[in-house]
Amino acid sequence: MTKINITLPDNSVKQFPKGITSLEIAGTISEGLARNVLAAKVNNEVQDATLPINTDATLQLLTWNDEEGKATMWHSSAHLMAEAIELLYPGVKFGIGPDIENGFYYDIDFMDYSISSDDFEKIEQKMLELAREKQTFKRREVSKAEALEYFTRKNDEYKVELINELEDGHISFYESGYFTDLCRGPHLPDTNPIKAVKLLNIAGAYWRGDISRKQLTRIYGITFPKQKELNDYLELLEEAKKRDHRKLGKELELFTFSQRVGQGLPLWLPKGAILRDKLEQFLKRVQHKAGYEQVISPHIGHVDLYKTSGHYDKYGEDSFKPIKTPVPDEEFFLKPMNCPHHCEIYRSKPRSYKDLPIRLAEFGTVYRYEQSGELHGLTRVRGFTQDDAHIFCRPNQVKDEFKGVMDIVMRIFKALDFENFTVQISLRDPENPQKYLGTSENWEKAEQAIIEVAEERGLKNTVIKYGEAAFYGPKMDFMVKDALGRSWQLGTIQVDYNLPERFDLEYTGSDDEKHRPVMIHRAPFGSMERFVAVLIEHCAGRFPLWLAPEQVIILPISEKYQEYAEKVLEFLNNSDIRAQIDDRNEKTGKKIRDAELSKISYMVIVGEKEESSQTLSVRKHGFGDMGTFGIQDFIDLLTDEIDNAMNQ
RNA sequence: GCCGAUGUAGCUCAGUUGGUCAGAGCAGCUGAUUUGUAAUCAGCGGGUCGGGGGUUCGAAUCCCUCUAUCGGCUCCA
Repeated sequence: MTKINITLPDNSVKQFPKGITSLEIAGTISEGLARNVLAAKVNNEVQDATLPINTDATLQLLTWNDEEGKATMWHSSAHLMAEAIELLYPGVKFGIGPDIENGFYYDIDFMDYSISSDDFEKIEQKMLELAREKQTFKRREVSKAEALEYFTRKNDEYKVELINELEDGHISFYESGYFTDLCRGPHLPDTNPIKAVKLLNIAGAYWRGDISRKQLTRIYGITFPKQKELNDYLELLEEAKKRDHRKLGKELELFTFSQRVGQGLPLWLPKGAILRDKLEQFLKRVQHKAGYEQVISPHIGHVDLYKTSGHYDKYGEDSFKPIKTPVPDEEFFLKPMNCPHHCEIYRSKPRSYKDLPIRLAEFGTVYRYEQSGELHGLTRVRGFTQDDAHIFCRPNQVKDEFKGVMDIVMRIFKALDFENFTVQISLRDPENPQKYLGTSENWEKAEQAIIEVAEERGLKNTVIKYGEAAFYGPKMDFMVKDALGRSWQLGTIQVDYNLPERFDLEYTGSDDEKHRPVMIHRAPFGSMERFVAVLIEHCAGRFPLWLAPEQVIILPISEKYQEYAEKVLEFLNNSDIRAQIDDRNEKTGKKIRDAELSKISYMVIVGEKEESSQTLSVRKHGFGDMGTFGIQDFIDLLTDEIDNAMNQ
């Protein structure tokens, strides 16, 4: 019998007969391992554990502890769900059903069945029932003709469409139980590991992501090898919901919406306004040091301004409609971007190469008519304020300026403890050049600049996405996830050779000739609204002291100590500490409870003891009693905490 | 915009199959209490049951429509 050499992850080499499967190898190591094997990585490629190995190979057995093992299980779970659904709703048609970061989904055309989340339990039960049958996943290579025939007979035009795009000779089917699916795999040996099933939500999803095609029903679900893990996961989801900025924003009185004001138009409440104001002050200071100048521009602009910039052609139809004036045919737009205004500021006087770079910054409020279904708390709104700036520079300054902006973004993320972000380099969609403005040459220059800077800075967690660029230039976007794992773009840096051309921007070079500056659009926070939303979720409403709307609350034991409380308040206020007195006729325990629930950073309790010794009893939110402090010592403690956070 | 779900006092939620179903807790107001590290007690006020239309003797409850919110899709200058 021919032997093959299998190299295991610990670099040990073992001999096995040719044709042995990964699962059988697992069995030779331990029975427990064999039970837990979900898939195998053979020569670095994930495949079915039941596939024979015919050559010398490296082998890694994948279990629930491996990302790829989980992915395999979830992909198989999608098949299991499809099988259950096919049995419960005969005649439905299937689109695609992949595994995703947390679980899986399947897009299904339910034909005439009407289905809602009320049906989940029935499907879950069926899935568990089928899983217990230990149905094996059998892979079968099929010819294109055979594949087409099978799904044509089944009347599933979605699968037929997919198969038509595949190359003959590279098509496989997987059979499990009563269900056969077109699938590349890999899959579990059998359905046995799927012990806990939860369908999570249901939604419409356009076939192939194309709005002009039929909307299928997408069902999301997740499975686990143990019921307890499912319970833990669901608990985690519940915890995450508590951090939702929409919930905390209401509870902590940071912002609100009003149907009467309008959808997607946030109202910042006093406490939220403090938070936002502190962030703006912080960034203004950072930018001032980095050579930025603040400018201010109006909220509307003449329609010609946006025709010049290209925004009118690109978004005119999908924006708020123009504002009319008493003058016939005169129209103004609510500004969707600050850049056209800033271009005009640049044009306000002749510029010399010695002036560049010019960095114009503005907290500019813009208005965009986002689709109603897109609006989402503070993360997606119709009126928002960008921490915008436009850098006008010479071509040879682009990279240094870009790096300077990256430093500001990093500085901010660090100050706020944002560690888990990804950097997305957003380039043109090579298939759709007509979506973009400007020459291919300029685009290449701009894209090249960003890619080079990213390389030179050695950024980790960088991904390149084609088709994600703005219509006038490529971007570097800083993406952060919210409490529920949804990814949002915060900071953005964009290199733009196009607008300077459209606005005919120039500077006089040392050669006394006219030259075209390059523009960098940038917003480290992105928008104040979205940034605050993510910040709220990031710290679960427990803001760092320098941002906390309420830093201190003074709790007099009874009204006898009101006078002393007021004296303490005056000291704190004089040191720029945001403090208030809780002079309600309540017991101290109640005042403490309320202060804790409001997530106020520090509680200061004053009574007989404190007044006579001119001290304070300090309690820290989420920590508890910190003991007695002199008034000045307490102020020093807070100002140190604030200074350290802002200067780190 | 599309698919699905939801919308009851300021907040969180009860309201069985349409028939005293307009409720509770918290918040608010009034009074008592003068309080020591996560809820003192008592009383009171507060809702066109998201808006509009319809079915019915009768609608918070059933139907239609609009609107907002939630979960996705699509979009995101």
